[in-house]
Amino acid sequence: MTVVTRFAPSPTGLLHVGGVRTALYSWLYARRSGGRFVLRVEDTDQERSTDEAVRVILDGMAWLGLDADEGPYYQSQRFDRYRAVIGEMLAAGNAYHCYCTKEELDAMREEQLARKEKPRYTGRCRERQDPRPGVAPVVRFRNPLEGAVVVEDLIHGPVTFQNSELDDLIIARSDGTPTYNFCVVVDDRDMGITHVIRGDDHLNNTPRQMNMLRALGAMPPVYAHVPMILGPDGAKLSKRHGAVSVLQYEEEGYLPDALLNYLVRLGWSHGDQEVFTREEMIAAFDIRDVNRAASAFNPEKLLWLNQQHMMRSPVSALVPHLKAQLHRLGLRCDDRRLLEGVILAQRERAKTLKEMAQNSRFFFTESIEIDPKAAAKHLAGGGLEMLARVRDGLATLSAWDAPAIHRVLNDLANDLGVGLGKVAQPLRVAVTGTAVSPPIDLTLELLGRERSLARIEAVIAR
RNA sequence: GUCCCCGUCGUCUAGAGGCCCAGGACAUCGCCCUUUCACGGCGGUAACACGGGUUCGAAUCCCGUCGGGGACGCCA
Repeated sequence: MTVVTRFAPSPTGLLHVGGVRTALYSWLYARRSGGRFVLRVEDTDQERSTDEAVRVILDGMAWLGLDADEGPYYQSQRFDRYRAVIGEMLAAGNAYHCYCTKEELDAMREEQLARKEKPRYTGRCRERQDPRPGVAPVVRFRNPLEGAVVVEDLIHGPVTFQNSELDDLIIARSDGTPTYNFCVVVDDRDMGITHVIRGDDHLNNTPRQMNMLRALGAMPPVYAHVPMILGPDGAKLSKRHGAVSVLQYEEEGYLPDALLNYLVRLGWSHGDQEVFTREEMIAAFDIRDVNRAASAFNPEKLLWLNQQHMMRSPVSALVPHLKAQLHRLGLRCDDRRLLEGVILAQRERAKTLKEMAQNSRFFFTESIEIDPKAAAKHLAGGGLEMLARVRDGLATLSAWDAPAIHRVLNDLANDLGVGLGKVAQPLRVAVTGTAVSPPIDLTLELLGRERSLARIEAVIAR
C-alpha cells in the first residue's frame, strides 16, 4: 500500500513553527516510505480565512522546500461534494436534522456546566420526525451511543474513548455549509490518506472522525498525534516567541535546512546526531520515535544549527543568500569571487546570514566609519606610527595575497620585537573600521591592494 | 467541572528492569589554540516531579498524588 500523508492547515493565521513541524513530519514520512504528500487548505470558515494567509502558507512551504505531490486542494471548492455526502448520510440515517436554536443550546450548556457535567448535545432531535417551523436546521452526525473507540496512535499507543463521552456533532451549519470535522473525514477518505500526522490538539477529535469514517463505510487511516511546541519560557507559543510566520526566519538570515533540522530534532532524535542534511533526515526519520511530551522552542540552538549549516554548505549555495541580505542593507555586489571569499572568511563568525552581511559591510562600501572606541584603543599611542610602517611595507608588495601580506606583517613584528597583535590591530581598524574582522591578511587580500592602501592613507591623514 | 494527553540537566534529548551514583547536544563556567572575533579542542556545574507498591534489582512496570497541556463551538 502506498503511503499518503497530508498537511492540512487552515488559512486563518500565520504558518508558524508548530505547523511547520507537523508539515515536516508528514513530508518526511511520505518521502521516507516513497509515498505521496498532499497539501490541503482547510478554508471552510469563510469568515476567518484570508487569501493573504493562503499565500503565506504556500510561500512558506516553498521556501522550506516541502514540496507537495498533490494539491493544494481547497475545501472551499469542494462544497458540492460535502453536500452530496451529507445527503447520503441523511438518507442512510447516519445523520439527522436538528432544530435546536443557538439560544437553547447555550442554555443547555450552562445547565450542564452548573451540574459539573461535560457540556454536550443531549440528542433531543435525534428521533424528531417533523421540521420545526421558522428554524433552519443544522445536520448532526448520529454518533454511536455505546461502546468505545480505540485510536491506535503511532506516537501515543492505544487511546480509548467511550462513545458515551461523545455527542452528536454538527456536520452542516444551518446555512448548509459543512463543518471542519466532517470535511476532514470526507477529504481524508476521498484523497486516500493513509497516515494522518497532526497536532496533539486533534487527538480528541479523532474518535468522532473515526466514527464518521466507519459510518461512511471507510477504514480509518493510521493516526500520529505530535505534541505541541511551547515558547522558550515553557508557556504556550505566542507572538512574543516563534509564533511568527516562517518567512520571518528567511528575513532574519536563517537557512531553510537549518530550521528544518532544528524542528526535526525537537521531539525526535537519532542517536547522538545533531546536524542532519535533508537526505539524512529522510533516511533516519521514523514517526514512531517521536516523543510524547511537548517541547520548548530554543532560539539559541536554532542559531547554533544555522551556523553549522552555513559552515557545511557549499559556498556557492550561500551566495544568493548573502546578496539578498546585503540588498536589505542597501548594498549590492555582483563580484562572485569577492562574495565567495567573504562567505568563506565570515561564516564561522556569524550565526545568521543577516549577521554575516552586517559584519561584512566594509567589504562592500567605501564609506566606512571608524568606530571611536576601536580608534582610541588601537590608533592612539603609537598606533598611527605603526600604521605608517605597515603601509610602507605593504606598498612594496608586488603580489597582493594573504601569504605575502602575512609575511610583511610578521617580519615587521619581529623587527620591532612586538606581538603580531600590535601590528595587526591598528591595520584592522584602519581598513575595516572595527577591532573585529576575519584574519587581517585574508581581509586585506579580499579588499584588494588599492582599497586597502587607500583606507590606510585616509586614516593616517585624518 | 468532565474526558483525553503529558512529566529525565535551564532547554532539546538518550534510556524499552541490572550496561546508569544516568549518556549526548545547546546554553553556561574554566582551560587550550590564537593577530581581533570566531571556529575548533579539552574539562566542569547541572536532571530521573513526589509518594507508595511489584522485584534480588526500577529512570524504566503498576497505583496514587501533584503539576502542566488539550478538548468539550452552527472555529479549525
